[in-house]
Amino acid sequence: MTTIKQITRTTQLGGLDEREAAQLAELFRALGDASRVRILAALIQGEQNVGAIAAHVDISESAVSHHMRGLRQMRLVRTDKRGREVYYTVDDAHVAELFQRGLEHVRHG
Amino acid sequence: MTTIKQITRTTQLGGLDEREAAQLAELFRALGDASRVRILAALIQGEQNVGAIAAHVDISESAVSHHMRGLRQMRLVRTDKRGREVYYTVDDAHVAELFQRGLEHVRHG
DNA sequence: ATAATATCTGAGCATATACTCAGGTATTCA
DNA sequence: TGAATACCTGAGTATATGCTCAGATATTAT
Repeated sequence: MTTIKQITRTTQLGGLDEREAAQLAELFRALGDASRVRILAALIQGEQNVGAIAAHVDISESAVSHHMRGLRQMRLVRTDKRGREVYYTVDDAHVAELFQRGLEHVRHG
Repeated sequence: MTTIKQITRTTQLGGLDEREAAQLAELFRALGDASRVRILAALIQGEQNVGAIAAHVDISESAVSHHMRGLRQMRLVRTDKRGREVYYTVDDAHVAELFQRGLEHVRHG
């Protein structure tokens, strides 16, 4: 079955220009690392500071910090500095949606 | 130091275990390249053979072939060989959904 | 003030990636 | 058969990526 919604969506996607393709690739690339996936999965549960994230994902705080810069630049997370700690949260509901769609593919693939 | 608690907590990750995190990352990485994004955007509109894809994305047929191998392995595309041509289609409706969610983020981010 | 804590940053290194090039395989047609 | 076409493959190369390490910055505590 093909719905109007699907046709509309397909049409939009077909009209992807080069700039948007590059941006979309950049977004997916930001999600294309196991450490960052685990960081974001953790943040979906609730905000955490760098130390907590590092403990959770079991990589150094420096490595976390490097990852967070990229995620911030992609507007996937946002910061809330309280005292000397920096709390991160997912910036956007789309992140959880992307994860859900991705998991559906992975689990049914 | 890695404790049992960390391992346990890490394993849960809100329903996302380490193996799934790695698979999810692998999936997103497969989408994390502008050429592949454009290839998939083209295929969402309908099947195309390698030559047509190469012309559309403006990279060599060899480069396309290399990309298609990865996309096939990720089960993002499917092949239909007719004569000496190989027609590719997107394997899964989730691909278009992922693109749509990604675009929403990129356009509204 | 100094010390301690939390995070960030840049350099360096090992590995991964995307492409080109040359050649290989499979299929069609003269 | 042989040539032409369509696609695939492996090697090589330039660039990108993820991590560690050492140290910088910012904030809090003594």
